[in-house]
Amino acid sequence: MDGYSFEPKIKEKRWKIDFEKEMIERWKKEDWWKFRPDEKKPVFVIDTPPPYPAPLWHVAAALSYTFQDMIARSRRMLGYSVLYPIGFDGNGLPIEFYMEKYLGVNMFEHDREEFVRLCREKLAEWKENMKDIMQRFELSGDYEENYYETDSEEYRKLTQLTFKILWDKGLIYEDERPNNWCPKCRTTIADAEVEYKEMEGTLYFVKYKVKETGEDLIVATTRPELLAGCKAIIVHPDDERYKHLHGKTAIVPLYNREVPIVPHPAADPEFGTGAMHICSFGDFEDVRIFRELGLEPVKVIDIDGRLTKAAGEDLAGLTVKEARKKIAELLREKGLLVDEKKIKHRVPIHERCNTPIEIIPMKEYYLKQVEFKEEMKRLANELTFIPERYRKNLIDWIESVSIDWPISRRRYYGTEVPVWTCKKCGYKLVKGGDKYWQPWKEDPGEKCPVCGNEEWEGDKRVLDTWMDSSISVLYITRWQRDSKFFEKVWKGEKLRPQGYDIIRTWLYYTLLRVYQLTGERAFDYVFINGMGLDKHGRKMSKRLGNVIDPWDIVERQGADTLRLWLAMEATPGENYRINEEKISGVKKFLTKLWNIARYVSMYPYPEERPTLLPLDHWILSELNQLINEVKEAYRNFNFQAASRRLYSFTWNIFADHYIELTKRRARMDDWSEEEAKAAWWTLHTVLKSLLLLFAPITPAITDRIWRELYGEKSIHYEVFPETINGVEDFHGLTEKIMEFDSVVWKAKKEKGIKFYEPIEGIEVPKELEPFKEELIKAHRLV
RNA sequence: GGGCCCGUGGUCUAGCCCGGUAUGACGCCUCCCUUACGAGGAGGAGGUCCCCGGUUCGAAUCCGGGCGGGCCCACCA
Repeated sequence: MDGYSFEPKIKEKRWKIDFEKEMIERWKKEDWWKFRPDEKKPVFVIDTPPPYPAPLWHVAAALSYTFQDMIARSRRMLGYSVLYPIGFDGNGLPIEFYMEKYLGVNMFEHDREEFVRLCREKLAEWKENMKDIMQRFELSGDYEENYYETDSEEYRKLTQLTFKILWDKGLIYEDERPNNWCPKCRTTIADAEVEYKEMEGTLYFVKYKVKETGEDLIVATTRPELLAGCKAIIVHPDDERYKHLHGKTAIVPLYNREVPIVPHPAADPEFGTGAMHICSFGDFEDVRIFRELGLEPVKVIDIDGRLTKAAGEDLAGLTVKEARKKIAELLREKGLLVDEKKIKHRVPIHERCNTPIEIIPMKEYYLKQVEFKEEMKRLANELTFIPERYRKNLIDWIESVSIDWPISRRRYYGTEVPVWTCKKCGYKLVKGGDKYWQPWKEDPGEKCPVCGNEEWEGDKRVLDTWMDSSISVLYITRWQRDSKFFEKVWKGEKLRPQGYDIIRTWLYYTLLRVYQLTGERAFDYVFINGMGLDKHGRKMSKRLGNVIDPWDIVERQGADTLRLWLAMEATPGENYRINEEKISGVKKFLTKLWNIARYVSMYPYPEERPTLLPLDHWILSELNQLINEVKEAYRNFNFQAASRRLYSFTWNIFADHYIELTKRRARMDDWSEEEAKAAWWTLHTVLKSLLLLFAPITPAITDRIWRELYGEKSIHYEVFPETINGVEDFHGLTEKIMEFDSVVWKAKKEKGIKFYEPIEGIEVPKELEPFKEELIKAHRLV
């Protein structure tokens, strides 16, 4: 063997999870993941969802972020400069809820300054922990120069600037109108934050009297506690039962108020008794009819979800639930409750806290959105959705928008509404852009431009958190902050990865806001990931006890394994089940890849390309095919196709056939050194390409092998390989070769001959003529 | 009430747009301790392609209806 020892350069017999951790530490010191705009390269922007900090990150969330990472890595290797910032969204209710529970206080009874400070401290702690998990999952985002927090001064300053710009454009206005109100959070919320939940309820049949005729009129309602707010009774115009009552007067039980009986198509003759009372406010139908009939609403429920004095002494101060029980008793005592039926109905709840919402008129700021519906639909149609079917989801939501977006919230931990009202003349002073303003504790430091007064009432409210997060793409591209950077980056391709659950909020609001601020479409692509479920297809929840700790699973399985499993298993937009048995199965592949590299590492990599033999041409033509297909799959964000194709090529073609067939040649058994070199060169060329193609999916193992064999620097500085030139195309013969190998191996097995021993009586088929010599020597056919 | 998506061996999945009785993986069974890998190799069993009907020489694939699962929208008081 003339001076060749064939000792594997890779010593370890298998891939270890510890190697992964070493690699992560090395990456932290490098800069391949940094955004370095380069004139020659196209820019690709990934507007990653800034996660809400939490003590323990949900494993399914961590996995959906690895999809984004695969996008970032594959785009880099396709030759883009990729802006992939890591951010956190700390604004909003969850931290406030947490802090209330932690301190055992009601937020509104606590010092605002201190409360906000405590929230900020706790969030900072969680953010650090989450950054660690992100890095452990090998997310190659920018944790430094382009890192951001939506609750930072810098970010909130930008949010306030957008408020000012839109205010000046006349797109934001203040108005008092009935709105969704969460009594628990004591704030107005938008339609997008309302969910409907099927709940058991009671349908009460309440007896009204008709003033003119003295007859009873029975009305069915699920909300008897709103009786004090009843201002009309409607019946369907064609309902024969009630035609004689049109224009007559009903008397509200208990309250003895007179209300008109009006024919109106909104009443469904099939439901209850066909007569429906209109109260302020049971639902938005009530609101509409109040407006239509010019009725004056009564405020029956206050901001804490308790009944007001208007409801009478017996009910005032009670919660809605208590009041409902109480009024039912009162009605029952007086014989005014004719019947009660259990029904299932859909109740609107606040998605953040599951509290049934009330409809209460409050003065709030609104952002115009109704008049943008057509434009929004146009933008929705211009986007590329992955997968396509979610476009409809967005369009459905846009079509359902019927009122403007209430954007002010009566909470503490959020971006302050940057408005002061002149105490003398009522002028609204709006600031923004110069600094981060906190009107609840700060003076604007200027005189009223209208009346010259210096006394201001600072607004105490904050903005809906979606007002912040809907400009993330503008923030990361440094709009209004660094025009040179913005110009360069904004014209690049932009992608929004996210879950389908926030299409109507984050995606919709972003399109709306970016359009209002810049006149442009926020993105080119929307990539929708599915949700991770447990192995039985159920959502993970504390209640079911099926929550997987991300640290736990990543330490047990390794991030590369999880990533490869995810790529192979999960279809974009479809939910997937996290099944550890399957994950362990995928783990074997990494061992296989490692050992292929270990085997190849026994041979030197000739610098010059030697004269290749037919089997070398064959595997290289298969490789060329693979390179084209995998790059195309990456271009289409199809990680499933990319990973599966790579997996099967590596294992079923390269390892099982090419390597087996060239083992004797590589060791120069029956072959010359020149011919061996051809095999060495081919082995390395294929391995090198495989490492590059696998790098976005399994970044650690590929980088480790790469550095041991091919370079000082990380594989992640590289781009995907080009196809190999000067290769005779034999890829059509792959099936034949594999079949022939099987025949030989089977025959040897049947005769009890070892694979490396000679066998008699097998002919190489005609189609495989080009490979005849190699096949004969490889299988030792005599 | 309206709309959308999904339903392929134990589990997951390709194919469906452009019809010819099914792809791959995990798991399972049998055999083989062969010089990169026993976390290996060779071979094998296992499927009414949710159901019913239609179109067709022929349907997982096209059409109609149903069942099951998921999602979105809508005021059922």
